[in-house]
Amino acid sequence: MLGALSVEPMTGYAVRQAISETLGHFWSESFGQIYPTLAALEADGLVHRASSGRTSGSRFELTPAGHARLRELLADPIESTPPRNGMLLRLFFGRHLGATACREILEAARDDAEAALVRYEALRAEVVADADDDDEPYWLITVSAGEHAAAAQVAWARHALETLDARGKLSGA
Amino acid sequence: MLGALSVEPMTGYAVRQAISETLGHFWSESFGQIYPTLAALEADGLVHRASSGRTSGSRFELTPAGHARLRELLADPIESTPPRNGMLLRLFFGRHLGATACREILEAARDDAEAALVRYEALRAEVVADADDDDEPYWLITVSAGEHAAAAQVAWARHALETLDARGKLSGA
DNA sequence: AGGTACATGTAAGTAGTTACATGATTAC
DNA sequence: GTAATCATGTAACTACTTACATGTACCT
Repeated sequence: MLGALSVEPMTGYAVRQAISETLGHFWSESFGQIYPTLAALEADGLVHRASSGRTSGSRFELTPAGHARLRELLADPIESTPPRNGMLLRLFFGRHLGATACREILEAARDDAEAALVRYEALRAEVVADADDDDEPYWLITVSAGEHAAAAQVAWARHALETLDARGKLSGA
Repeated sequence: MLGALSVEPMTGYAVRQAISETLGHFWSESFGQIYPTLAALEADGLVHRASSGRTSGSRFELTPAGHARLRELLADPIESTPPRNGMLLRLFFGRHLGATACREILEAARDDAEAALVRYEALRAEVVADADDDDEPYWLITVSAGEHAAAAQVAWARHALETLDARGKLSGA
């Protein structure tokens, strides 16, 4: 939240959009958490609610204390979330699921990753067009992370499909 | 749980170990959840508790109904967990964190991924040695997924470090 | 006038983790 | 005998999501 507001002051609704559009490939917040968090931040004096006359709702902006807190939080050690990859879990127990179903999973994974690559291309163009000069290199690094991960998934899925096909032929012969 | 017990009957404690060792790079279960789950599965008649005379504890094995339920669950649509990558979040707001701290994060990411590659090599050898012929191709596919992801992370981190270094030189000149 | 997007919130429920508590078995 | 590991469980707490509820602004 603090990070989003550090880019520019905006409404809670806009924060939600920013998270699902720009940060969507590496971060998520549920809708029901944004407003309570915003209220808590306001109570702590980290954000300031500026009710704009014209439009409905209110723009929130970081206070100096909010900026300081953001820097603090960013410097905190990174806690990694435990992995939960349902696709790999299914493939691991592929023997019970059957080769055909596994092939479908892999084809879907390949197609998803290819579609993601296209989205990253668009996102990259957007960042180059919109981002501040100071932000741009960092934002591009996160886009690049997505691109590398997606490209790796395409390569992996193709390789895995070949493996299964080769095995299928062997047992069929 | 059902998947783990489908490989071979074992104690709850052993399931935990299997998850953290073999499935660790794509799945996790918290300790406090295994025994309640096991009890629930037993109540539903999906697993059978066989108390072995010699050792303490009891080996759990799948019942036919458990096997059927496993196949059902594996065929269910894959639900993807919302992404939460604290490292990318920090890099995205790298402007506030500073180039030096970001470089450290990237170096750590690169080193972690390189270490992961070594672990995957060992895991691959273990799978080849231990796995059933029917399981082997599927297990190797999941190891391969880890390898591809780790290799991509190494490449990405190196590329990102170069980007930051190039920019650092520019602004320093 | 009516639909779509903007905007803010709450309440109920679920999932999951951590920490605690206990005891058996094995190796030295 | 004692330390480490194996083994099973519970209870409290936290985080998070979903669904609901409500109203405003703008476009046609």
